[in-house]
Amino acid sequence: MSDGLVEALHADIRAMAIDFRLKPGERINEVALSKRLDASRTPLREALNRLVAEGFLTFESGKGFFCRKYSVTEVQDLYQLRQAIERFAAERAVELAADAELAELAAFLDRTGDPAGRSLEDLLAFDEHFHETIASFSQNAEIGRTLANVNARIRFFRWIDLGSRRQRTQGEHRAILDAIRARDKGKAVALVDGHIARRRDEIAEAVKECHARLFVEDDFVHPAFKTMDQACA
Amino acid sequence: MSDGLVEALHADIRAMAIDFRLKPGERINEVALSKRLDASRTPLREALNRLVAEGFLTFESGKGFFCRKYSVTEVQDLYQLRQAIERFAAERAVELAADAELAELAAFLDRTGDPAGRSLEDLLAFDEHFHETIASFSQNAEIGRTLANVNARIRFFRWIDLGSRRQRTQGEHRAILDAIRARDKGKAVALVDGHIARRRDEIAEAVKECHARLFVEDDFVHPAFKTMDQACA
DNA sequence: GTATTCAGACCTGTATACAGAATAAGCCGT
DNA sequence: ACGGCTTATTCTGTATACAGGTCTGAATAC
Repeated sequence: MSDGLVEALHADIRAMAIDFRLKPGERINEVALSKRLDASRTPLREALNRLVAEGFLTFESGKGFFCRKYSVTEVQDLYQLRQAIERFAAERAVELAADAELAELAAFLDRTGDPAGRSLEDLLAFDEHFHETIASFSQNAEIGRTLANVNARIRFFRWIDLGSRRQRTQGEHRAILDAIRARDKGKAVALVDGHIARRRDEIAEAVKECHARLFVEDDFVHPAFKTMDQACA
Repeated sequence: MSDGLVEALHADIRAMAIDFRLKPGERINEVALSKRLDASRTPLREALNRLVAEGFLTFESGKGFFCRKYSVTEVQDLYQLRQAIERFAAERAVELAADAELAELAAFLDRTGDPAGRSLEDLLAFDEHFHETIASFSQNAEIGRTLANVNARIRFFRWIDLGSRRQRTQGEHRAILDAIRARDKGKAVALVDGHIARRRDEIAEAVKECHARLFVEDDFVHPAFKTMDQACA
């Protein structure tokens, strides 16, 4: 019996939902997708059901599965949830992170800080790694799990957003880390807040741009998002 | 074609996981459960997969589905995640909640405040309703969805915990609401923090008591948790 | 030209069958 | 009596079949 087929399908389809190879609102044809992924509909549907529970897809009884459509409000909701979680994580990091761990993260920023010559995909991987490392300092698996889920769901919008923030990002990360190293809880939280919060019009712009790329641009190549280890190379 | 069978199964099994009719760590026999719920294994497994993604169950390839086992740390993690979310929601409620909405919530507290003669299940429903109403003031669906999930997963422990907090709860709720009505953000957040935070030994006590009820007490009757409308009656 | 209806194709929802792994039971040797 | 091995049983993982919705599109009426 093949080991972990549902998990593999889940990972594949999740990636497709994240980079919108499955277009927002698009219906998923189970037979076609199962052929493409070389499995039958039974494990495929199990994976799809997981993705519904995780918020990547929607399901309508009798109609089937659809890639989730994101309104400006929904993207904003996710940014805010991220803000709520990271605020808490920053506070906990101030209390719990070891000096050595923080020094290592500082070295990481030194290593990856210069945005020159980096692809957006690399920069995004570095960015998420920074934030998820801080989240890991909270020593709370649920915080990490939830943050990873939220980050994945807004990854495409952040990828667009990052274009106009390349310069600011590094400095802000450095400032956040310095505040944590100085064990200054209030400052750390305030900096995280300022770093993550987006005005509604900024989000609206990203969503508009997203739609333009996906539905107007006719030869759009989907970004190849990377995990940290893939980006290091 | 019956409409929404997977959703129905999901709701049923979710309820079983919440009140631990499925014991922590227990393996789920798919054939037996599918007979009991009068469906075949296919939709049953789809529902189980959703519950895995939501954190109620675990899955081991080749072994099957298991009800999730909660360590003290894991319960604490969930309490903290709840704290992170409710802090944020309280801030937003201060900014966004209409006076009329807040007055209505105050009336609710008046109506349900006296713990005398109420079952623990009713009090817990009232309690969650209060918190989820405040979360709804944040006008953020993801906040609401995530909070509902976290609350469900720690419901059993809160049910145990509530026994020793009957008296404090009402007053603390009242104070939180007053702070929001006074549009005092700092005070509201501080009060929410104090209301939700638990010391590790308090959580350890609840987990211990939970195990005692489930595995030692031989004729334990599982609580019949209620939604708000069921509790009103 | 536009709206409507009906037929056909397509697709989903669920049950069931079957292969193979995991677990339990039985047996034997010590 | 107890531990290890072998066998039998149980249960999971996946494919497939089929019943009934749902959607598409052509033909018809206006």
